[in-house]
Amino acid sequence: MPKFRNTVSKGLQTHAAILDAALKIAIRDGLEGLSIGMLADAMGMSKSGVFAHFGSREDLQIALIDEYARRFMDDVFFPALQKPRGLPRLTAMFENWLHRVQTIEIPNGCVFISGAVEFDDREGPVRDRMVTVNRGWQGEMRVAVRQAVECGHLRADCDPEQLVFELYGVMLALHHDARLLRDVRAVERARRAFDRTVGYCAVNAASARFAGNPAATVTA
Amino acid sequence: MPKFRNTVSKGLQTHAAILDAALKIAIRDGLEGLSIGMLADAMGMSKSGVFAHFGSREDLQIALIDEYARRFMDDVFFPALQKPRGLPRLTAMFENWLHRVQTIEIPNGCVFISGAVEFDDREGPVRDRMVTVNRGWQGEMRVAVRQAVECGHLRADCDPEQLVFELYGVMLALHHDARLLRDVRAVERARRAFDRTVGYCAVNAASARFAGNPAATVTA
DNA sequence: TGAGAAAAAGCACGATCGTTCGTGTTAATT
DNA sequence: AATTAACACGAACGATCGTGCTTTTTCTCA
Repeated sequence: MPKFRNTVSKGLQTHAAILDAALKIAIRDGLEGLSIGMLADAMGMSKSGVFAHFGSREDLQIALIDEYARRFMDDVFFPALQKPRGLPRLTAMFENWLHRVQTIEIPNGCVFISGAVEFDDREGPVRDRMVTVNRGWQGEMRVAVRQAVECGHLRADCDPEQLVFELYGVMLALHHDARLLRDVRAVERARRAFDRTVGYCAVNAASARFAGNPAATVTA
Repeated sequence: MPKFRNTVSKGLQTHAAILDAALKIAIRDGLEGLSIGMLADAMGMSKSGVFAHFGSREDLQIALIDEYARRFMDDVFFPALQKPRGLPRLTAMFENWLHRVQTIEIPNGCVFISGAVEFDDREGPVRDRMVTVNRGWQGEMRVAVRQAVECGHLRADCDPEQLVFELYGVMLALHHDARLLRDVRAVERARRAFDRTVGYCAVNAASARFAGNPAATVTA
């Protein structure tokens, strides 16, 4: 009569296994494209058996968002904290992100992006969670930019929100060109875009692999 | 016995009306979110009546992509052709785009973006059409950039594909932040991003409303 | 090992999906 | 005005959707 689970019970295991299988599907077909029927097939379980683990489809979607966000942060954000504050950490975040996009998201998809498009004009808790995790990640990036300013790596008048906006756009364009248009050069363009965008704000341009633009000698 | 329609027959009228109503739905719910049932309800028609106008759901989706692309180009691309070649035309294209995004796409949605996410890992004619119209628009932008180089407005070593990549990213970020995060400052950030991105390649920086970055004085 | 809870299956439900078919109604052409 | 093609409808198809119930199996701990 296990009223309190003091060990990793069978239920929690399958719960995690379902979440894992569901992520694979949701990453490809989106959160709305995922159905409990196909999830049950993928798990070799009955629909009701799968369903019982989540109170509703909505709760499953929310759980998926959380799980995806956790993995994303584990791959991209937390490892970057090893790097010293400022530009090194910001660059590491971008490189980790780029690596994850190349190895995982381009071949499979990205819940952040597909979810954003699916739920951007729909009300409800799923959308709210989507917004929350997105704000969380963008917030961490802004912090990294702000630290880079404090460290003297980026210019004092650098607007963190503007920079994060542009970096996020670079990643969105990368996803778009690499996945829809299947352009293999998208990754290299994203890297160049990062260098240019960050280099624009850099105090010492060379510190951000700034490619250099002689014509950018402007005093206006 | 109208074998050849020499006038605007009833069928063509409703065909256009259905397309119009379908576009409203597809813009909000995506091409996959659009169902013939809800479309019939919106039209006050029967499902089969609506369905008969398009051989299949796929054909309807393709027709929607074409119709959306036509309107997009009418709003954004063709009016810009009035402007002289080079930076003025390129800037006009961006401003027209921005205007359309503000007035239409942010409140309602964008088929290019939602469709790209929905069909980026699905094979078939719908995806193919999506790719085609997207390549078409990006191609026109590249042409505009190339002309700006030829006119001497942009530097000779400016890579059109790189610039278009970054500009597209700006628009994707704008959609993301404005629609998902409901950030009203996204539009102004997009404009700043355009100025910075294009200004980076500009021969005369001021000609692109370049905001100026003293630290960008780099000769590397 | 046996009591009892937890997990999974089984079954069914109302809805909606895209699609087909046959039949009537409307509109355009002779 | 008669004819004929175009148009729209209603019904129904098999599938699948998410979600409840009830029953059976499986696991857990005393």
